[in-house]
Amino acid sequence: MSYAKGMPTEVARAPRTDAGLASAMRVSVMRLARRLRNERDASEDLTANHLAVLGTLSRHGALTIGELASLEKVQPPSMTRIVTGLCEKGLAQREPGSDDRRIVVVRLTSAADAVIQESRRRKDAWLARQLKELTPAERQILREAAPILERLSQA
Amino acid sequence: MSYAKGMPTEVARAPRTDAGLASAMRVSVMRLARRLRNERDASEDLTANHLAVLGTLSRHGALTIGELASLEKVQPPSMTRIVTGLCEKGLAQREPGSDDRRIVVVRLTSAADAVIQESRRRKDAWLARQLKELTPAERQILREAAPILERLSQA
DNA sequence: TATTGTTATACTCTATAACTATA
DNA sequence: TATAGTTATAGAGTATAACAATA
Repeated sequence: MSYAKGMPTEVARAPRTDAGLASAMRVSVMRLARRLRNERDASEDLTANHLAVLGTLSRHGALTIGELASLEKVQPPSMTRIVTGLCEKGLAQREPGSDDRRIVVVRLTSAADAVIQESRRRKDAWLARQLKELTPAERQILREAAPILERLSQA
Repeated sequence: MSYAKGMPTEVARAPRTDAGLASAMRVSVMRLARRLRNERDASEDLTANHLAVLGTLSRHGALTIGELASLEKVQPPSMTRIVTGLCEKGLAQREPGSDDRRIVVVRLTSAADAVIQESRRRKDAWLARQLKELTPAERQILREAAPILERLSQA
């Protein structure tokens, strides 16, 4: 979903009540996320799922198909497919589990590092430009808000 | 995509540099948006696109298929399909354009209002619960951050 | 001839169910 | 007998191309 520029918004001013805060946060967070997602889509050729799995493997190190499926909230057959795609692109490789040979450990290749770095750099670029337009006081508010948002997302 | 609870995060503390701020905001906003989206999916039977169109029509009033397709960033045939779904559910209705009879104006029915209200209420409920767990100071930070996030999303 | 919307068709992504292999 | 992953198949959702109606 997308919104045209200069359209009237529901979050023009700081919400005064706690009830209004939930609504204001939901609307503004969802809209900014859509904006960020669109920014990425224009510049990447990997699907959202491929990028998500790359990011997860980058943060956690090697994971099994089942662990990835659980983390990404897809079913195992879907993850099999996604991982196969990453392997075909040379960004990941399968290894049989050393103890239990039923499991498959997925590991990023060295080629993936460059892709991940570039992906993050591109996604940050648009946001960084926008942040420069803010006042130092506004940036300070966001600096304090970021860890709170993160905590909410983990709840 | 989703992340398990208690997992190490990249946004544990307030970022100190402007470069880090963009990255921290991107990660935390995208994760919170996913969390909010999942919260909705569990409680709604309408698809994301159906809800998005309902919300857009609610904000803008009646719109044509083409306008809706443009706003929602889908192709006209897809919007035809989505609108047909909404009409079958009794939430929207087609009207021929009065001047130009090629166009189709889509308008919400009165039944849609209740659905939209309920959808917003449910989505806010989870977030409102989480916000109660924060300190008053943290809520104040979010209260100031919300309009800034909204402004960024419109940029 | 151009534009708005619809229909026809194909492709992608996902899920469930059935299957293979290991434990 | 249970578990990890894969394969087979089907169901959404989307897009492009062709079409119908109107301007």
